Amino acid sequence: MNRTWNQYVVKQENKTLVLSTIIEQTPISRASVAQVTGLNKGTVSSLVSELIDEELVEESGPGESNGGRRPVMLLFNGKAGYSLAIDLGVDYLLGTIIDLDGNIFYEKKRQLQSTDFDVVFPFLTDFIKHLMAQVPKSRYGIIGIGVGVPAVISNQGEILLAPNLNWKKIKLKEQLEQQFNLPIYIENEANAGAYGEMRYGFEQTPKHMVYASIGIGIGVGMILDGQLYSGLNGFAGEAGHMTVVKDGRTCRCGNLGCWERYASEQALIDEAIDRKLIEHNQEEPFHNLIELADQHNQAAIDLFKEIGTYIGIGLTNTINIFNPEHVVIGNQLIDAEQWIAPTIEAYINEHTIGFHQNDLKVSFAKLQAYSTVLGMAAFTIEGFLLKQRDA
Amino acid sequence: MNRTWNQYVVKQENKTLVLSTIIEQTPISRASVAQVTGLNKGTVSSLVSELIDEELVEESGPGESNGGRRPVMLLFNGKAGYSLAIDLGVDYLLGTIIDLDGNIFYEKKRQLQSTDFDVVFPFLTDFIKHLMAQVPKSRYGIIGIGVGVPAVISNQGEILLAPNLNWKKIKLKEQLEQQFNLPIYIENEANAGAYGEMRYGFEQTPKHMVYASIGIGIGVGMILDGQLYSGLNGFAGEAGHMTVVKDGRTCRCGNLGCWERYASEQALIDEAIDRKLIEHNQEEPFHNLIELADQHNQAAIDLFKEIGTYIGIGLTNTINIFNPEHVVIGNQLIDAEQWIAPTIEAYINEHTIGFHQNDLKVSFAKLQAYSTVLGMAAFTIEGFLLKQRDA
DNA sequence: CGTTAACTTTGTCCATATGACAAACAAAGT
DNA sequence: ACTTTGTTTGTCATATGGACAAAGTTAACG
Repeated sequence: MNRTWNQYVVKQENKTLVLSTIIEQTPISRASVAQVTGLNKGTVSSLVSELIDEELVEESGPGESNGGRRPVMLLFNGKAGYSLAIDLGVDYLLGTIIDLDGNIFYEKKRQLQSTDFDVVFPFLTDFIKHLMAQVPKSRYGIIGIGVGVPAVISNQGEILLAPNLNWKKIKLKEQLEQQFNLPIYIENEANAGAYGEMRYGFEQTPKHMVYASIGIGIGVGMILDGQLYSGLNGFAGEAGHMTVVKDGRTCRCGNLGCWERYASEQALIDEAIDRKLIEHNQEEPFHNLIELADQHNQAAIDLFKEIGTYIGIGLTNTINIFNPEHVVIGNQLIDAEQWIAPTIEAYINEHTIGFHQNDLKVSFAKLQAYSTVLGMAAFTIEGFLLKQRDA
Repeated sequence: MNRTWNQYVVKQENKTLVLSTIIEQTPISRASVAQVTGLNKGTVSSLVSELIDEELVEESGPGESNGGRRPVMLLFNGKAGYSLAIDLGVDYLLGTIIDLDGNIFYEKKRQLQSTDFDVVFPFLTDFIKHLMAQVPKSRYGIIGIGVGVPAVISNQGEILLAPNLNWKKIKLKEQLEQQFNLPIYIENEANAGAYGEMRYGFEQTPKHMVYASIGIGIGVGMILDGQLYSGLNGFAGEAGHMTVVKDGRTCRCGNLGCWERYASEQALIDEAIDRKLIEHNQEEPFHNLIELADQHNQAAIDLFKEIGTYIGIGLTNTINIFNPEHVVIGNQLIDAEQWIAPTIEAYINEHTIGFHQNDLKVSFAKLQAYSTVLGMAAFTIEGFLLKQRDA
């Protein structure tokens, strides 16, 4: 059964159009909404009054006159509900409460002692209960829970494989749905980061964006035509396993010469140990390396440059394939920005095909450590607004 | 100004829904269309009668009864108009007249003696005039001209760079529009091939498909979510220039170790000359190599295997990034299918991350030499039907 | 400087048109 | 007598355009 178009759909679409206009351009008057959207003034009026009934939109005081009657300004009510967004890392949980505007209302980080799922899961549900207790009263309360995981996740929300956590085939979504009667969203950490950066990291939302999450491994989130692209089964973006060196180093994926064996935090640390820059089993090896570079240790600086070059190789490949507007680098590695950024930029400028360079911008994650949680929040918020519309 | 939804849009959308249902499932009755689309019987009836007025749909005789009144079968009228689709190669022009059903009504190939644009352009317009003379009478006549070019083409239809033709910044679309008062479509040859294969090469239209056009160079056309993805400026898909061997062979793009320096027809020929399998300046070196392999020449067979491995490397990279449903290999290299296919398949099976393999299919272009023209025809046909709808 | 009239902008209300839908109905079969 | 197909008719939801009221601004005039 295909989707048919009738008057109800028309209304739904127009209502979301009005709402998203208000969200994007808040504060805005009814008259401006009509002009921006192209809808009739009367139509806007009636849709807005419904949105006000639903407490998704509020009237603030009158605005500046434009040579006539003063407009009544409309605001999106970001406090109508809250999303719980969690970044599940290899050794930590970052939990946040985020309002509909994308503001972080509350945050808390807890360390994980084990990656064993039977230990992590109760810890996670306990953490969620803690977060739920902190959510302020509001019309819609908690609108959903989103969890970003460093894992390959199917379109159905099942964790297929999380190599760094040693998880396999875990139905996290189902399990959380059973515990909490709320909409649950599970996504790959890089995809969530990409979405977060697109939604909240730019003045002008980019149409095509590639987000490279470089941590222990490398994952890539792709925004194409303003939407997250996740492939046939939901596991696109395993760019970390593209071959950049034929017959190169073995990778845990079974392949040889994978990008993430040359350009990830893990690759950096492995090389640093090999070159005796740091000790085996040292704590915080990554930040120690940054410190070394800060202290003008040439070997450390050179190592960062090498890693930067490899990052550049992989990014250049994706740029040549995608012709994106923006390339954003996120996750752990942003802490070493000053030591790798110049190399990456130089490599890309020298090696991408000429046309790409005009409009291409390469930058580091503006949301820093919050890319993932904000992305997960955006997923839950959009799901909520869609459900709201259909009701 | 955003797109607003009103009753007119609803009608347009429903009308295209009805039409595409008829196209896809022809012959089909009004009642079945209603059931398949979910639209009301009356709605379908009135929309169909408009489509019949526009001669896009015809009634054929009565069909088989299903236990009641016999249905009137509806057919899409593929002869309501014709598209001129041209494959502009490095040394040939393949011109076709294609009806709205995607059937090739007429075809003609002409060799090009020079790649100089000032020579090619008059030759092309002359060729188009010849084709126009062969088009049969029909309600809508020639609905548009589509030209597939091995070049980087902007979203505005300008040829930015065609390395193998030695063209740069040529406004082919504008020039053809001036000569012929018809809708003109210019696209990259790989993009057109991808589109053609998606539309006419499958029983079930794939959602996500990667088409690798492997000829002198390598271009990649991507179908994501059923649509051609062309990137911010229209020049996505330059995957031929991804680095597969760090510090490898120099490429004409200025980079080192590009995929197409190892996996293209040109790479094959260069290697063959190096290994003295064929002479320099020989005619048809590619097909001579195939003949050598056919004659059990082990060196030639090994060379094909090597090239196959490199093709596998690049395809594996794209698979890991895109998680597509299908990978299709097209252009010249399909002639060597029997000598490279096993190697490519073996490499992919061994090296893509496990999840991809379940639903992934790798095949060679079913439309063979017609992928590009059929893709260009599909572009013009879809453009025509859209314009028809809006009228 | 104050007053007033003319014009503008904003937002609501109402009549109208459109197109989908449901149901009744006719036609043509099993 | 029942089923399936296709048309017709009346109803309903919703966007639209224009009229209108409310609340300003601008500029001319005394």
